[in-house]
Amino acid sequence: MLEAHPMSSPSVVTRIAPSPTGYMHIGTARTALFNYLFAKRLGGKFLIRIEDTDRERSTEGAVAAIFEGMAWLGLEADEEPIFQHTRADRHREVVEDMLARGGAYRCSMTTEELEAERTLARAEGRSVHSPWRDHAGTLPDKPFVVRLKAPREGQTVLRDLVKGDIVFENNQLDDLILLRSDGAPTYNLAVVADDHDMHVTHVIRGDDHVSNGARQSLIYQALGWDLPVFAHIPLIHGPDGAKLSKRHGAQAVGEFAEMGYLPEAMRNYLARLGWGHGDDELFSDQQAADWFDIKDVVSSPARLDWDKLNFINRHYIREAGDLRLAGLIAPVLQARGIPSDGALLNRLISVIPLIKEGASTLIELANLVGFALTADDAPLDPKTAGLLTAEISERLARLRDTLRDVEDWTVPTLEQLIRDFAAAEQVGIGKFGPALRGVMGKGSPAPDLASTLVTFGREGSLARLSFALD
RNA sequence: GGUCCCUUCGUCUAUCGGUUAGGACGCCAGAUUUUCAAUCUGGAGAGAGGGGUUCGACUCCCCUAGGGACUGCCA
Repeated sequence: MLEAHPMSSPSVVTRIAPSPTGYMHIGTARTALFNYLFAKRLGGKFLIRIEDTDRERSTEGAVAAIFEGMAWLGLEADEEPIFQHTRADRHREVVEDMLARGGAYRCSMTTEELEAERTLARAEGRSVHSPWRDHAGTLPDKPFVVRLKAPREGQTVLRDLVKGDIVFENNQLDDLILLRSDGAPTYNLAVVADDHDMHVTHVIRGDDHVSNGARQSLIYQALGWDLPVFAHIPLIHGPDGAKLSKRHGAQAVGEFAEMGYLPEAMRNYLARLGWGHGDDELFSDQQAADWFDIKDVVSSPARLDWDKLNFINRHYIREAGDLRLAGLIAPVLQARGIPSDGALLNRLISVIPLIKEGASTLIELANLVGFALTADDAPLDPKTAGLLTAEISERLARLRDTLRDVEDWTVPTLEQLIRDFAAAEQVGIGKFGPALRGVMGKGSPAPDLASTLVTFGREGSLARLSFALD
């Protein structure tokens, strides 16, 4: 549990409001993290709302992906999630209120009329106008939408914690649709109503929403509601600077998990992407929560850098307990056909400390552990077989004889023994080390020789030598 | 096209009118060395361009260029 900042103000409420249309984007994850950290820092609440007003596009699978992603990242909401579509009645009620106040109107433009007006407005450099805006009499018996009656003069200033004041000319903002012709609420209306009802105080979201910030401000005004504080954070781009997409390797939270990144590494990396606390690069969740401040969020978009992510992940793999790591890579190994039983886990726990320093991801860790999972009588790889010249085979046979008498089968003892053996043979370790490693690990990358021998134990090591030499 | 946002080493960033422009990742070199890594030491590497304001600009203003977002009865 993260401790609240001493200067906590219990009134702070933030939220993450993803739309379930496929998977959970890594940018959404970062936005969630910023909202989470900001709330924790100020002792406030962090909420989640699923923006599923588009019933056509929302799927259960996508909703599940969001919850899984959030859970994996360890970003727990302080209250039960809200599903926006369940609040449609309230949204309509809000629109009725706006209609009653004269802040909205019914518009019966046809698609064709709208299309024509749109091209005209574009040519004239103004927003779309509806002839129904000032329509006095009763509406014809035609389908209608409800539009916001937005001011056409003056300016709307969006006070943004990241970007400062952003000024919009009202004549550029159109009468956005609040209620569709089927009576369903639209995004901008639903967001305002829900944020208000959820008592959201700080709207921290991607800066693809800045113009929505202006539009939503107008809705707040029409409703006579207080505005939340807005903070629009820059998006995450791919390594080439373009919007992050499939071709950059990954964009869904689940993909990062599959690639073997640790959630704490993702949190650290994501926090550092667009936010900083001096020169601090590696920090704990508690430190992030203690330090996080929107004023330190940068205003330019950041690019995803796999090298740095790998570096940070390597750090956290080193920090992670061996038991936990064994549990995490067991399924990976299992998917490769290696039975995940107690024996495997035990073997993993003894091998992981030997090789974990070299792994940037859990996948790499699983690869590095491979040498220890081969059978004593597994065939030698061609490269190792090639190393076993008559001379080297004879030398390894002599080494085997020496090894037979070792009682203290530990790394220091074996290290010394190998050195002594090389000296006795009057050769460098390089003259037999690679072959020995190949014989032991069957060609898979293995750690230093002594550690490798310890991994297999005396019996196992001798068995492998005999298998190769006899 | 229009509106809005952004621009410091390759990348993430520090600086918030006066610094030899700092750190991290990556890169290069050296050390280590029984593979691959890892590790240690050292090094190269930046204020998009042009105008202002100022005693003094990376920092403030304007223009240009480049990048991005929005411009839906999607969210």
